[in-house]
Amino acid sequence: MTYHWLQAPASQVATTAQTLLGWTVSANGVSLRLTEVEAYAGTGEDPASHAQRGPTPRNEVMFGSAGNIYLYFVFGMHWCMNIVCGHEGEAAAVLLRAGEVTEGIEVARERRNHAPDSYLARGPARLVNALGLGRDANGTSAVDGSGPMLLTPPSAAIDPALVASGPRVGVTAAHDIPWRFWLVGEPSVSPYRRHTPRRRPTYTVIV
DNA sequence: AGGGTGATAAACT
DNA sequence: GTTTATCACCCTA
Repeated sequence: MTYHWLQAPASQVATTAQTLLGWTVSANGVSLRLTEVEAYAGTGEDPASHAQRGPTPRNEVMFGSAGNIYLYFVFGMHWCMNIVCGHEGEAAAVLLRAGEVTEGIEVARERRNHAPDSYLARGPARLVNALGLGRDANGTSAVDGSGPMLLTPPSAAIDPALVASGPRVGVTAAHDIPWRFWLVGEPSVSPYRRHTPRRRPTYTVIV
């Protein structure tokens, strides 16, 4: 299965991101309905994008086929997942930030150490955790059934009036670009936090 | 409700 | 050597 809208040009990734709201992702016995996403554009187009400076070993998946999964490792312990968008050779992706668990909630609770239900997939790393995904899934397809995850459409179209937007979470660059999209009123949507610059550890030499 | 902080590793300058 | 598309936990209210 291919979804033509996923292959819209990288410059339209914000629209693609909004389209993904309400879709279901299923992997390893857990399904969840996407409630919050963020768009990231390609080389030279988006200072906050991993692809801003061109291809590297980490981001090469972003330049591949739309519908593939780009997983990256952050802060030494977390995985975050994107759906690759745009034409082959362009880099654009949608970060999956939050979802509502619709199937396999017992499995998800187990994987998430029995956190409250609204926290099972609230935040990109928690979402990946709930789905039981990791390094192995990087570069696999989320649309043709050949990989561990499958993306499926909602039964009814999402009401555009329920879609809100704002600045992306945790990014230091491009605060003025409102490319975070979420469904209004969903308990699983992570609250916006301004990026707090981490005070780097300083040491005073005691004489 | 919200702010501060430690954990911990790869990518990048 | 510095930064990072985060989370859990602990603190003050």
